[in-house]
Amino acid sequence: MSSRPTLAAVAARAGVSPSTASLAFADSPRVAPATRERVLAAAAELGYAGPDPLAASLRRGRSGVVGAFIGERLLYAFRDPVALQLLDGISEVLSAHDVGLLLLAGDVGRPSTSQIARIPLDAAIFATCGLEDDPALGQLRARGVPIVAVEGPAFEGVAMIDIDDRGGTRELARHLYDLGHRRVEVVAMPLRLDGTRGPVTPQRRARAHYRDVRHRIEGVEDVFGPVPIYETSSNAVDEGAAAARLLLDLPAAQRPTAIIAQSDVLAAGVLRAAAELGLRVPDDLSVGGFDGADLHWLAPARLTTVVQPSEEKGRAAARAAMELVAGGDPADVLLPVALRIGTTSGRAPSSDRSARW
Amino acid sequence: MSSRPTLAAVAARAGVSPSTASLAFADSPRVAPATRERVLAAAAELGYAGPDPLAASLRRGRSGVVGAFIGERLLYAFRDPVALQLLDGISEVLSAHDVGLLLLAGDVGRPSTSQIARIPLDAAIFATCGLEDDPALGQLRARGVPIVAVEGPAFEGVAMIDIDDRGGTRELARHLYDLGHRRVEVVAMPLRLDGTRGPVTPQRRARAHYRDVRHRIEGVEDVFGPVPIYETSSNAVDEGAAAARLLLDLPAAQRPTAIIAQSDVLAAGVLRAAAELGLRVPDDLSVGGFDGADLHWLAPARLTTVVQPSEEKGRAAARAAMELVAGGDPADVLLPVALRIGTTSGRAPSSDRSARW
DNA sequence: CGTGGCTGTCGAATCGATTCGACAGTGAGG
DNA sequence: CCTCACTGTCGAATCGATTCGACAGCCACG
Repeated sequence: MSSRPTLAAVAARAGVSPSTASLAFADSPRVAPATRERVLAAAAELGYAGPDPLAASLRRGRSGVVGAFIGERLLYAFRDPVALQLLDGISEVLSAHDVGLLLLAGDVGRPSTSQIARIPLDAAIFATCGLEDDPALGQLRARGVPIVAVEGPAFEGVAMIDIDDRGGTRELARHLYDLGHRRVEVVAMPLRLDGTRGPVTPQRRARAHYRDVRHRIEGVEDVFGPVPIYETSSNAVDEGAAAARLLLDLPAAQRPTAIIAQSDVLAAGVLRAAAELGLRVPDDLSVGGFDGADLHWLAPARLTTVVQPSEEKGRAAARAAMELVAGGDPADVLLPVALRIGTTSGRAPSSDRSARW
Repeated sequence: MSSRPTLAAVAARAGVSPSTASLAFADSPRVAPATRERVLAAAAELGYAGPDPLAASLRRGRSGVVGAFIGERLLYAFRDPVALQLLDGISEVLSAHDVGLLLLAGDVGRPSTSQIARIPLDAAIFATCGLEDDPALGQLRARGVPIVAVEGPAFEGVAMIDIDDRGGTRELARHLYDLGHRRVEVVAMPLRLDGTRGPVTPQRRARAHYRDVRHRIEGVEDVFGPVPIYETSSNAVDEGAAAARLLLDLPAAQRPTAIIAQSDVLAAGVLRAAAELGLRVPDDLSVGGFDGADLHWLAPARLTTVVQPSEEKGRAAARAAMELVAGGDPADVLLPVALRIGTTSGRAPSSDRSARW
């Protein structure tokens, strides 16, 4: 009664060897049906619930757990609908493999390295955080844990899942250009997680941590050349609104006629600020986003945005992880994006056609 | 070069026994500083990243992983800000213990039992799902995995974390009663996860799966007696709006003067539907919620709601889990809630004072 | 100089399974 | 009747650490 029964106890009771009992639980075809029954019956009598996952894991060399690095506190990270979809995609694939999804949330000043040392991981997915200077990266590599990077930087031996951030933004920028916009401004997601917000200097930009952020800037520049960039300190609606209030509270002639937000969440903030300032969208201001998130509370407006397959991105990441665990060498993935034109983009105000900064 | 070095290899290289090497990595005071250095140096030379978590787990009998049962797909579950805060609280405490948080998301028709059998869990927290008929419950108990239930039903040997759902709703109901409301209606969260929506019959109610839902109904009845209840199929804004459209699209004399939504998310939907129908809040309709979530996009309205300490609930659950893992017997927790009066509740329309259904 | 008490290191048992190769038994085919 | 090919069961090695009690050596004190 003290401790749980072991496989050996069950085997003894069923009158077979432990190896046979193990085979029985593994549903191996090499064990006779009658024997299996006997083992299962013995297990039932003893209240044995199946092989201990820990022991099995040790023997197999796999824990059945894949870690997803979130980088921020869950609370903030999941305000971003894209992060959620990503995780949902990951979860879907892992579940199908009976593999668990472990969340590794960053906490301020608390690198997750001590957790990594203690928690058995079969693979790690850098889901929503850059990894260039993450100490966890070194730890994991030293441990031989396979790594998948979602929109992370290329590293040797790290599987990459990417989307066409640059091409997508370029398409969006082109769309706005064709509508006559010449004074555009970018509201960017954080370049690093250090609480900074404000206009982005070249120095700052050179130290950008996140790959997607950089690429989404480059896409705009492909069309417009250098444009002012305003960095937010967090990918949140309020941040987008705060940024836009600064950028838009100017005489019409100095105001941008279009704002390209690097995410739908930021774009939502921009729309809110515009409304507060009495600007009509898209008559006075066009707004573009990125993600294709379903922001129900924007209705009836439909955001012009670049749709990315967030869930598929998650699925691809999880598939790559499973392949790595199995010893394979998954190819890098580049997923396509598509411009979706909504009701928040329109012709530039006529007085502004072809005017530049 | 083929496989990772083991502790034994490091010990050999350092010229000590494996036991001493183990002590060195555990930072035991019983090992001489010089020896520790030697071991660490040997480890560095061999590229040994520390003891294998799996082997350590087996020996210790703990995996360092706690599972949180989510019940729904992540995508839907985390649309609920309360679920997020709860998880954030859990994550915070677990991190502090270097314990990992594993997400067990339910998928339609896919009980997570097969995952449970394969993944080593030190404890399980039923975070956002009832557990009465959950097959996972039996599995876990058979395995001897300690269980914490957040607002779940009382079970022997299961630690309970609860909030005063009934008392809180009662206070809210009292507030509305005092404002003269007599025709109130409840928009309820799902009683079970089976996609049902519509008026709640006594039969349906008797089969309610979720404890908090039941208690939040009882709180209203404590003040108003039996009231009509409309069940939604999911705790989402759209669902709240859909329900409210049905309840409110009536002549003023038949319409409820107040709607008590069982969550802030549902309440947000109710507000939206009211706006669509041209009803002024709180002049024509008062709306109350539950949770105290920050729904920024409701601004400038401030929802009258019952504030619950969601993060603390998560922290308490995680603390209970850690205590159970350590062999303790944590006391059940009942957290207080508080009515927060906002701008969505006001006096009942005068013609309706004291009129009843 | 003998002995008691510390400090630091080591042996060996243990955690609970998986799995490979060996082997016994059985039925069929020559 | 002998042998070959299966089928099903078993032994034993292994996965990689942790931990308790034993023990050796050293210093200090009597």
